Amino acid sequence: MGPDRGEGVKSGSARITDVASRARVSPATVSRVLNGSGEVSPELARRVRQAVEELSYQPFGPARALRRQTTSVWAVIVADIENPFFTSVVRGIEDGARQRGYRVVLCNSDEDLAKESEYIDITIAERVSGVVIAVASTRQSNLQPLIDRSIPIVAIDRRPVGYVVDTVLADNRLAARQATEHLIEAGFTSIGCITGPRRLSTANDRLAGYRDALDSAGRPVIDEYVLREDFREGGGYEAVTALWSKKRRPDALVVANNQMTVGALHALLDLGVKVPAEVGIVGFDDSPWASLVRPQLSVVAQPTYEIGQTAAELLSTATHAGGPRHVLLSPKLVIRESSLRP
Amino acid sequence: MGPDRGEGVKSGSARITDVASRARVSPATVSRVLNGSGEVSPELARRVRQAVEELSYQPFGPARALRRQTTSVWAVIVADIENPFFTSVVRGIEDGARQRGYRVVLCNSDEDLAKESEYIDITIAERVSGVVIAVASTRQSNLQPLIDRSIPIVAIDRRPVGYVVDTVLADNRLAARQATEHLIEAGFTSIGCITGPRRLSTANDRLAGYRDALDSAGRPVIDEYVLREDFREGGGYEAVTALWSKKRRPDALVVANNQMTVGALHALLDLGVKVPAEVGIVGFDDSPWASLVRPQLSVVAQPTYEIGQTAAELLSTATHAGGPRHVLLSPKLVIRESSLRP
DNA sequence: GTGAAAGCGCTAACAC
DNA sequence: GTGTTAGCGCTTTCAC
Repeated sequence: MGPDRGEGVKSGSARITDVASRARVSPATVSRVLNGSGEVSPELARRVRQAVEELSYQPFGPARALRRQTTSVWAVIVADIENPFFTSVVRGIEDGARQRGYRVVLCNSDEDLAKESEYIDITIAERVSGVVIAVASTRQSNLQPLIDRSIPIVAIDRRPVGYVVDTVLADNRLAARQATEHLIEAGFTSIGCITGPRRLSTANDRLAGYRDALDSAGRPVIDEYVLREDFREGGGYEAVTALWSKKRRPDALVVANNQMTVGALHALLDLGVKVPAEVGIVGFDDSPWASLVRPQLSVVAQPTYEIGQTAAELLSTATHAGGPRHVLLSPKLVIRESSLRP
Repeated sequence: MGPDRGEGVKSGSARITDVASRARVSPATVSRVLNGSGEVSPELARRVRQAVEELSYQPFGPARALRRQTTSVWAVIVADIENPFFTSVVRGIEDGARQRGYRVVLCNSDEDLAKESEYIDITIAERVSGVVIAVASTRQSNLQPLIDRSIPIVAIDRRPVGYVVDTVLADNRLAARQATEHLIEAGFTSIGCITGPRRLSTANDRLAGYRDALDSAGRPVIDEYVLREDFREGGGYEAVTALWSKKRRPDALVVANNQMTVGALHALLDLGVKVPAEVGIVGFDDSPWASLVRPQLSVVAQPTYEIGQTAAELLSTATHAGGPRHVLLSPKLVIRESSLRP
């Protein structure tokens, strides 16, 4: 009798040779049928498909990757998987990838350069055929290992400095400018800005847009009204607390990140500062609850899903010819109550 | 000269034989050093490590997986990556996995049985060594392919029916019961429940808990106050709209899902129904903005991160001996304003 | 303690 | 059209 290798039994995993012998063909023919490479007679193809079915055969990924020296997998490395901005972008990437026959594995660098670097190594070791990345740091993230190995890269949300890579992001500078101009038009006179750390282009671009608006309006930028904190809820809380610990305070704020906006609102609530009566607010990124808070929150929305889709498109058409492509998508100002003087 | 195979150059990828020849040892020795298998003399080990460094060598994952017939990767299949509940759970799994030397790849089934099945197939093809899954359907999700291949499974949040697998979830029945009892104590007299589709144990368990509370209090369950909708924002909106299209309306609601809660609040806003004066609300899952909305939202919070960590622990200690392990974690009622009679 | 050699499952080059 | 065969990069006997 000998050991049962699992013919007809659903346990264990069939190999291509099992399928071949059951279909009375060679492994090569099985491979041809499964991959649509080369012509195979209908009869043999039928037998192969039947055997595949009967054995519930699935090609063994690693063996295939070893032979082909590549995979149809993309890695998506995001800085914070708990940030709804990124999860929405990921949805866009995912849908774009599926349409093009790629699978996506998602990695969370947690805004940590070490973790990021680890994931980049894994990405290389696994021979993924492309990487979409929101870098942990505009200047310090190390993309060189990917570039050395010619793995196509699309950077999203944050612009890596010193690398020639495709990028897809919202026009952050314009977004912050629009937010600030709106507050100026609404009649606020001393507008502050809470932005993120210097290591993130997003934070810097938004700060620049804020300055643009003040400059154009002939308003001075008051340094003590410009704060940098972590792009986290706590950062927004800290910033407002610091601002209100002083005598001179702004009468409006541009908060350059969604999670910071939540923190800022909490701090204002705790301090008993009325929005928008005492301070006007424009936040970043729209969310389902923005119109549920009181006052309803005005925001600059980014086209998250579209950023993801565009990234997928760029990655699928990556080439070494031509310069890098930079896509800048338009933000949208959503005016609600928090930015309107009563 | 011949073609440069990349000695010292950072392009291309070095193989184990490159490292071996540079270190003047055999591939076997390199492998032993890298994997800590077998004893290697300090001198050779040093040479190997130096060569690895110089060539920035990284073992090729697929080759290793082919040889070993397994990987140190877990797949996490969640039903909705845009739901903060799941992303928070994922963080817990991820941290637990890293501590134990596993990597995690995240897949989003999008509440879709076909996508889920596709990801399960991939999971098998890639020989991941474990799966954490929030099934798309309690009864219809097909875990058999994983079980046939003896791949350890931990189900989270939703209990698959008909499979012997470890599970980790919040005590949903108790959670809903607590929410309902709280509303009863707060003086509400006709309490409705908006829950999810029958295919999700989570929806059914929460409905059961709601009924438990009414039964214990000697209150009748009014069928027309019990609605099932999709566990999405739109579902909550629809449910409230339907409820308020009738003459007889509840004076309080238990909304059995976070996203539905947002939708329900929007609908009440649109209808001009005052919370909690006209209707009391308890939602599910806490969130950073719950205390920012007006009135502040009362919720039953689930220990999300802990669910993830526990799942990682179970997966890492999975064994075929002993029955399945079922971990039920305690929910926590967070009382704010939306559930208190004015 | 170290190296030689076989072989994991698959695909592609080549022979028929 | 189809089969035979070599070999992808690694780990693991086995022999020394």
